[in-house]
Amino acid sequence: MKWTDLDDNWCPVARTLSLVGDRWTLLILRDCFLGLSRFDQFADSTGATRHIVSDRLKRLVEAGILDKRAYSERPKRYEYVLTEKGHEFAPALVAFKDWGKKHLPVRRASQGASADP
Amino acid sequence: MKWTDLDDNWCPVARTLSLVGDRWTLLILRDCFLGLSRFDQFADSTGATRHIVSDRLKRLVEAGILDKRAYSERPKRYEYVLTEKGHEFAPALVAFKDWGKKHLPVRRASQGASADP
DNA sequence: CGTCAAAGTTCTGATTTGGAACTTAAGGCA
DNA sequence: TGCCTTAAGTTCCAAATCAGAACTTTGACG
Repeated sequence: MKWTDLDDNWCPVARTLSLVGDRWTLLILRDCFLGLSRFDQFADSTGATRHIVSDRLKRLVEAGILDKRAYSERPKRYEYVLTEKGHEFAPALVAFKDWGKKHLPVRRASQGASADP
Repeated sequence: MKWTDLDDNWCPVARTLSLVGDRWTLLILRDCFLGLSRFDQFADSTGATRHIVSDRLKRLVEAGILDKRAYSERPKRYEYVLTEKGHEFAPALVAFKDWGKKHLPVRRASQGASADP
C-alpha cells in the first residue's frame, strides 16, 4: 500500500499522515515555525537532500500548508511561509517537542545552538 | 543523511522524529490507542506489510514505547501494549487527529466504520 | 491426518533516497 | 569583459527501503 492511499482513509490521523507523515516534511514544518523560509535554509537545517526538500515543499504548497511567493523578481527568488492551515499544525509539533524533551534526552551535542524553540 | 542520525539532534522534535517519524510507526501507535495489540491486527488495520509491522514493532519495543508480552505460552503468542512513555505520546496523535478532521475532510468512504476515536 | 491460526521471516522486483554535480538567472568586482 | 558568488532548483546513479506474496513455526482442533 502506498502512503498517499491514506488520503481518503476514515481516520483523520491517517489522512494527516498521508500528507505530513514523513520525517523530512515534519522537519521542514518545524523550520517554518522557527522562522526559516528559504530553500537552502531548509536543506541546511534539516540535512535532507535538495531533491527531497524540493519534493516536500511542492507537496506542502499543493496541500495549502505553505504559500510559495516571490521575494525577488529579478532574479526570481521564492520563499515559503505558513498559511493559516499550516499555522494550525503547531499543536502537533509542540506535542512532539514536549515528548522528545521529556523522553529523549540528548546524549552529546550534535550541532546548532542549545536554544529552546 | 540517515534519519536515525537525528537521534542526538539538539532539537527535541528531530529526536522524536528519529524514533516515530514515519507513517507506519505512527499508524501502529494510533492502533495501540484504539486498543489493538496484536501483530495481525496492526497489519490488517494499517495496511502495512508484515515486514514493516515486524520492523516497527521491534523499534517501538526497543525504544520503550511498547511492551511485548506473551498472552499465551503454548503456543507462544505475543501482544504489544503501550508503556507509560507510550501513553504520553497521546497528545501528538490527538493533535494530528484534530488537524486532520478540520483540514482534511474525507471525499469518499474508503473502509471501516465511521466511528470517531 | 489435514487444516487452521498467530506471529513472524524470507524472497524478489519496484520505488525512494542519498550524495554529488549540474543548471539558470542575475549581481559583484577587478 | 570574464570570473566568482548566491539562490533555487534539476538531473544522475548507486544504495537503501519497501511492497507483495510465499513460506515457516508451533500448536490446537476435528
